[in-house]
Amino acid sequence: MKLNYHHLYYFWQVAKSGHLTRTAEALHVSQSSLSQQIRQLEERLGQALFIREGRQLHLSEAGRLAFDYAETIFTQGEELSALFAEGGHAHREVVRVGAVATLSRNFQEGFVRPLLGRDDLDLILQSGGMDDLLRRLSAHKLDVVLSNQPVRGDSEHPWRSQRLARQPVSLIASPHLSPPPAFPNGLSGHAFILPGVENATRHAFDQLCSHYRLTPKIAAEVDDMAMMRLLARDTQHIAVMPPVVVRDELHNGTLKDYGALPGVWEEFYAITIQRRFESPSLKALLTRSGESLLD
Amino acid sequence: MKLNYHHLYYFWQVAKSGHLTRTAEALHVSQSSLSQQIRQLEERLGQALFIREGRQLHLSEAGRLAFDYAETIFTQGEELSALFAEGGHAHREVVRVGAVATLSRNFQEGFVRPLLGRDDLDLILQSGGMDDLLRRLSAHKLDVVLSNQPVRGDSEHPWRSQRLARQPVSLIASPHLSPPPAFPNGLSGHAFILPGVENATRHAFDQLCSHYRLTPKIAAEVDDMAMMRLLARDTQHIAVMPPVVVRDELHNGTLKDYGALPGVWEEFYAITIQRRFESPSLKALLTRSGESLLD
DNA sequence: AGAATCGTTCTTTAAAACAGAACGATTAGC
DNA sequence: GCTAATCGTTCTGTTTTAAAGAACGATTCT
Repeated sequence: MKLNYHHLYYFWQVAKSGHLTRTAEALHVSQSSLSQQIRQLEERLGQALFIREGRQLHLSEAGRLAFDYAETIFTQGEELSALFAEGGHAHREVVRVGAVATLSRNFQEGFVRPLLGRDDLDLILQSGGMDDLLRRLSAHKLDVVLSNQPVRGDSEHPWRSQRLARQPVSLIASPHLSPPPAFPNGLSGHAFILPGVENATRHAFDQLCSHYRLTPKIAAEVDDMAMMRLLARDTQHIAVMPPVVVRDELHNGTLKDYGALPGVWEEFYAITIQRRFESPSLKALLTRSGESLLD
Repeated sequence: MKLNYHHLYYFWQVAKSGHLTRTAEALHVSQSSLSQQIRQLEERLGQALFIREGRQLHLSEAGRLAFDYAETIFTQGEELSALFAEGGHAHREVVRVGAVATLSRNFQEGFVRPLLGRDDLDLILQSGGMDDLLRRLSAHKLDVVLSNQPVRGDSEHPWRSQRLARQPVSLIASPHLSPPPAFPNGLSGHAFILPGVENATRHAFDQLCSHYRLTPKIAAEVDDMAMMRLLARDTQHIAVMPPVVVRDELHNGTLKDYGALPGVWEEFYAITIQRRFESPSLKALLTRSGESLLD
């Protein structure tokens, strides 16, 4: 007892216009044919989709429900159809990467780097909030989502979180600080720029402080790594962040790395949907060793 | 030249399993039938969906693309089918309302009030960010979105913004302020709690200040109306907000209304998608006069 | 009242989906 | 390295399904 999509299509078309005869003309079929197949759909679903009032058709509540589904179904179908209609040429390989907007740009770039040189594929790189990206992943609008924390999948959302790399987290600040900060002692008088509380790195940092019975002064909490970089550069506070984010500044002496924090890591995850046919290029990206992502 | 959804369905099933013979058995059709119809789909689309290597089928790049679309299409279809399969009973009317999370709760309640008493329909009330809500509206997961600003629709997103109501915006603060604030003169020494800059009300307020050459001191910028209410109650600053939000506090004397601001309005919009069949209950909601929403 | 419009139903005809057999290619077993 | 088994494709005839046309009933307009 499967759903007949052609019947549903006719129903959708009639529901859109509201008129059976006009729709029949537009579709180049007889009204009788339309009428019968819609009736078959109703029998299949066990409920009336239209309420017949005189010679008018009104959507029933069940019909409204079905119409909503039909709308997304056939909108997708038309999109697909259009895609193949325009591009008579062979389709190029596409890899669509979503990245949490707060993620290090350096890392994102490192991840997609192997694809940049290739002119036989299209790379689509989108950033956004976690919810948004996961939704797009579920809707197959993305192939992979990069995040700094794993996601637990369930039966409804069979997400797979795979750790790509992790890197140490350091105390980063102006090179002219005096006294120079050091961990765990030698932090007094300094204030911190920290990742936001929902960040896993922040959690590890708080635990470390708790272990040493430290209560650091907090100057700012920042989600965005690019933002953190700016603040580290333009204030006299100590930023807790991976050195890779400020690689350039460390190199030219604008900032200084005052040492890694033991046991604190910034981690990177690739979130994908388990599927039968992975893009070979994507698969290659995900099976690389983590080291090459961070240099 | 329309897309054949039955062909697409077969393709989807085969792509999922990767095996033609097994899929044929599972679907209770012959492998020859499957093979032929997939080939017809490929001819229709003008490209090979499978790469035949020996006696194995691998998805081509075009196939991967088509598979993504098929996935959403038939997932929706199965959902629809399941919905009708379980609920042999008649479907009840459903109205799904999305509201921008920062919107006044009183207003939201006023909007849906006519539906609350009715036990012949289900009311679904969701809140979220504007982007998120509009996406759900486009996907037909919502019937209407309530917002404090209109949205410009385009051909791709045929949104319709309809103003439901507008109400004056007042200076709200503790009743014990001295000197009592007044507009436009008599504001010195006071600080303000204002809506965020992307808010239309804030824009109007800024213009008003600019007109009177005022540069008010800003104590806080708050998006959420519920939050603003708390701040107004618990500080000595002046909040710029509609009195209706703090109706209770005004009534019991916790807060005082120091007068409406000329030409500044908080506006409420209902955003819908133009469609042939509106839910009659929703239609009734949208055609009410604005007054009844705010009392 | 009468003509036109619209949706439904019944019957016949055209189109499709389907199954089975033959075929070619690949894989696995001996 | 040969043989048997497996798998997908192609060709044939058969069955099922969709479609068209005519007759009908109901509603709307003039």
